[in-house]
Amino acid sequence: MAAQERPAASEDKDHVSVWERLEQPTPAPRTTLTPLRIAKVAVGVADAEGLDAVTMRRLATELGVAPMAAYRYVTGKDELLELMVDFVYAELELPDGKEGWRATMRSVALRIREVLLRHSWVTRATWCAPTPNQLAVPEAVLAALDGLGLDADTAMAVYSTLTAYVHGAVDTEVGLTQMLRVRGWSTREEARAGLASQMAWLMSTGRFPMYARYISEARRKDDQQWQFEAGLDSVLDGIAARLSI
Amino acid sequence: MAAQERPAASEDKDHVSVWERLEQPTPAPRTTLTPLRIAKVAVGVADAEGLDAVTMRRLATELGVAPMAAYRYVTGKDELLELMVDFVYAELELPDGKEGWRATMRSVALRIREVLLRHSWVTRATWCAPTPNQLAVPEAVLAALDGLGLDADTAMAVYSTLTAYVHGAVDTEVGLTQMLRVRGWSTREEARAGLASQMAWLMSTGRFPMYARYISEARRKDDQQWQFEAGLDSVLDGIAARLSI
DNA sequence: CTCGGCTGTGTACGTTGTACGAGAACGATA
DNA sequence: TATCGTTCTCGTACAACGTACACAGCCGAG
Repeated sequence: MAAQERPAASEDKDHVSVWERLEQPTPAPRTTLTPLRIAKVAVGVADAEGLDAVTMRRLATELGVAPMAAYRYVTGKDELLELMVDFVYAELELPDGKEGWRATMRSVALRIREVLLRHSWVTRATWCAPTPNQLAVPEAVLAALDGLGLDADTAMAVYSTLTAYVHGAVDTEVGLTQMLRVRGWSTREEARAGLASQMAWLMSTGRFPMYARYISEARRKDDQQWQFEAGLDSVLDGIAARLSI
Repeated sequence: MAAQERPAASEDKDHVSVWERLEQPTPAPRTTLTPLRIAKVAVGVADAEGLDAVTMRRLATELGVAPMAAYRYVTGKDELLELMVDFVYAELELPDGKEGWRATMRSVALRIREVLLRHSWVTRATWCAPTPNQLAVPEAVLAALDGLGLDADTAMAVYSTLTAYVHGAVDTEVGLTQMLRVRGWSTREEARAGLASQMAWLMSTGRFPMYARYISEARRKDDQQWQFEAGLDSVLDGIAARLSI
C-alpha cells in the first residue's frame, strides 16, 4: 500500500499565505509585475477562454514577460487560482444590512450568483481556501443576523445553508452551460436538439418514467433566474420557519 | 538531431532477445478490459490517492496494460470521468418512496452525502453531464412528489433546490478536508493549529469582527453531520411551507 | 487454411507545471 | 565613481501528461 503519498509542495509551519505577503508593500521599486496585475490578467484570460486557457506560459505571454517571471509573486499555480478567486470576489458589492436579515440574505445570494455567472470558472476553481474577499460574505450575513438572538452555531448554520444552496445552484447552472459549450452547441436551438437526442436514448430505456414526464411537461425549464429565486425563497422560508424569525 | 540509430540488442537493459520473446507467444488472454473494470480501477485510484493520481498512464499500469489500451473503450479522459461518476452513483441506494415525500427526500439527501464523502473527488469531477445512475436521483425524488398536485415546474424546482443544497454543502465539506490534506495537516489538532494561525492573520486585520466573534463562540464547528442536517431540515421546512404540503 | 476485424502495443508529439542557475538592475557603501 | 550584495527576471531543461497513429496478435467466419 503506497499509503501516504504527498502530491503537494513542501510547506510547513512557516507557510505564509499570499494575503500576508500582499500586505508588505512591494519591496520592489522596479516591478513591472504585481500580484494584482497578475490576477487581473489571469481573470481576463479565464473569462474569455475558460480556466484551461490559464497557463503559466500563457499568462506570461499576456503579461509580456518570461514564463517563470510570475513565480516571484506566486508559489505555484494553486496560489494563482486563489488570487484569481479573490480578485473576482472583490467585485462583489455587499448590502449594508440595514434592510433586515431576509432582504440582506436574499440580495447577497443574488449578487453572488451574478458574480459567479460572470466568471463561470470560479465555481470550479474554488477548493475552499477562504480568501479575504470571500470572508466578506459571511461577515455581511452574520452582521445581518446579529441581534436576532441566535446562538453562534445556529447563525453559522444559517450562513452555511445559504451559501451551500447558492453554490450548488450556480454550480449546476454553470455546469449546464459549460456542457453545452463543450459539446459545441452554441445556439439555444442546437442545444435543445443535441440534448434532446442524447436524452432520448436514456428515456427510451424506460428507467426514468417520472423524469421523462416532468421534463416534457415543464415549461420554465430554461428560466434559470426563476428556478434560482424559487429555490432561494424556499430556503429563506425554511430558515425563517425554523428559527421563527 | 542526427544519429538516432537503434543500439544493439545487448545494449538494452533487461532486454529479452527476439527469439526468446518469440517463444512465449501469449501473455495476453482475450478482452482483459471492459469499461466497467476500467471505471472500477480508476475509482479505486481516485479514492486512495485523489483525482490527480488518476492518469491514463497510471490507469494502464494498474490494469496491467499499455498506456493507450483504455482508449479502445473510452474516447478520452473526460469520458473516463463520466464512467467513474456513474460507477460511484451506482452504489447509491434509493428509498422506494413509500414513506412520504419528506422522509424520502431527507434520506436521499443523506445517502447522497454519504456516497459523495466516500468518494470525495466526485464533487470536483462532475461537470453536470447526466449519467444514467445520476438520473435515478431525480426519478426517485419526483416519484416521491408525485400525486401531491404540484405542477411539473414546481416539482422540478423542488428537486433542484434539494440537490443544489446537498451538492453545495458536501462540496464545501469536502473542500475543507481537502484543504487540510493539501496543507499537510493530518490530525485534527494539527489542522486546528494550522488553520488557526492562518485565520489569526486574517482576523487581525479587523475586517471581520462578526466572523471572528462567531467563530470563537461556535461549539459545533466541527460537527459536520449536525450542520448538514440542520441545513437540510431548513430546506425541507422551506419547501413544505412554500408548497403548503 | 485464409482472412477481415477486434483488441491491445509501441512510439512519438506537443503541452503542461516548475526546478535551477545565470544574468541584469538597483541601493548602499567606499 | 567603482564595487558589492540583494533582488528581480530570464532561459533552459525536465518529467509527466493526454492522445494521435500505425502496427501486431488473436478470434471466428468463409
